[in-house]
Amino acid sequence: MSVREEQREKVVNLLAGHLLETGLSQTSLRQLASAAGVSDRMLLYYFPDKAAVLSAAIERVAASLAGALAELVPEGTTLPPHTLLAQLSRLTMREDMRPVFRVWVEIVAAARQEEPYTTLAATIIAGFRDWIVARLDMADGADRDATAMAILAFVDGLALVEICCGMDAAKGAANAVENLLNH
Amino acid sequence: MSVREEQREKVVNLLAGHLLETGLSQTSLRQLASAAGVSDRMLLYYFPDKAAVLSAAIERVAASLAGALAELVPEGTTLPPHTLLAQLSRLTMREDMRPVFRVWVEIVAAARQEEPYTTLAATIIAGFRDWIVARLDMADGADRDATAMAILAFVDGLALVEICCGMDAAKGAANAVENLLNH
DNA sequence: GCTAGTCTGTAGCGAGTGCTACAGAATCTC
DNA sequence: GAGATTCTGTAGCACTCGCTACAGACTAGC
Repeated sequence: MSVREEQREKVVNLLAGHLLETGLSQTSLRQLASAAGVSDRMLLYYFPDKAAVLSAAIERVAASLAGALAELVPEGTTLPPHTLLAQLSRLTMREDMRPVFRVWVEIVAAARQEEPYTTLAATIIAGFRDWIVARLDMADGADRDATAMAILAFVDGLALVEICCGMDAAKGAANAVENLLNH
Repeated sequence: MSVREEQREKVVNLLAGHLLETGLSQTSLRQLASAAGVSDRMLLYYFPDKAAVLSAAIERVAASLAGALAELVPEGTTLPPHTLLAQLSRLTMREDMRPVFRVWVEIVAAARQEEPYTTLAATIIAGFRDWIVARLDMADGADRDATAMAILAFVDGLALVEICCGMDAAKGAANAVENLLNH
C-alpha cells in the first residue's frame, strides 16, 4: 500500500468517527480536514472532490452497520417477521448504534436532492433490505420484499423518534410494537 | 390588520409552498425572499431574523398537517391501534401529503443540532402524539403513550422509505404491516 | 550532485451566507 | 404644507464555501 493509500485509509477512519460524533452538520472541507488532522488542501489531494470524501466516510459508517447486522443474525438463519423486527429494534436501541442511526436519518433527509447522498442512501437501504429478506422466515410470495420494507420502515421510524424524543420514548415504542404484534 | 401584518401573512403562505416544493435545501434568505417575491431586506423587516422566517413557514406547513389529521378522524372518535395505524398509513401515502412528510423528515434530521429545528420538531411531534393518544381505543395504562409513539414511528418510517425507494415501495410496506398485525 | 516525480503548505479566487447602515420614498398627523 | 413615522431599495460588511495556482520540500533513480 502506497503512502497515499495509507493516509487515505487513516483519514477515512477518522472522518467516519467524526460523522458519528457530529452528524452531517460539520462537513465543510475545512471542518472535515480539521477532524482528520490534515489540511483541506491534502483532503483534495487524497480525493478528487468533497463528494468523494463524504462518500468514503459514509461508506465506512455503513460498513460498521453491516458488521453489526452480520453479528446479530448469522447468514443462513431465518426468523419469523415479528422476531426479526424485535431483534432489529433491539439493535437500533443499542447505545453504540445510536450515532449510526442518527447519521442514517440525516443521510436520507439529504438524499432528497443532493448527490452523493441520493446514491448512498439507495445503496445502503438496498443492502439493509436484502439482509432482511435473506433472514425472513415466511412463505414465498410477492410480499416478501414488502414485509422487509415494513420492518425497515419501523426500525428507521424508531431512529427518528429517538432523535426527537430521546431514547426512552423510542424504547417504549419498541416495546409497544411487540405487544401490538402479539395480540 | 396592518399592512405589515398582511404582507407577513402573504409571505408566510408563499414560503410554506416553497418549502413543500423544495424542502429545506433552498432556504438562504435570498432564496426565500425570491420565492416570496420580495427582497431579502424586506424579509428581515417582517421578521427579526432568519430563524423566525423559517419557523413561521414551517409552522404553516405543520398546520396543514394538523388540518389533514382533523379531517381524517374527528375529535371524540376512537379506534383500535391497528385501525388507527392503517388510517394514518393511508394518509401518509396520499399524493398531496407526500411533500409534507418529506419536509418533516428533513426537519427531524436538522433537529439533531440546529435551532430552530430542534424546538419545532419537538412541538410538532408532541402534537402528533397527542392527536393519536386522544383517538386510541385501548385499555388505560402506562403503554398508551408508548403505543402512540410506536404508531408514529411506523408512519415516519414509511415517509423515510418513500424518500429512499419511492411511493410504490412505501405502499407495499404499508400493506405488509397490516398483514403482520392481522395474523 | 542532478533531475524527475511525488508530496504539501500558503495564499487566494469567486461565489454565497446572514445581516446591517444609510438614505430616500411613501404615508400619516396636525 | 411641515414634520414625524413607516416602509423599502442600494450597497456592502465580515464571514464561510469548494476549489485551485503556485512554489517549495521531499524522495528516487542515475
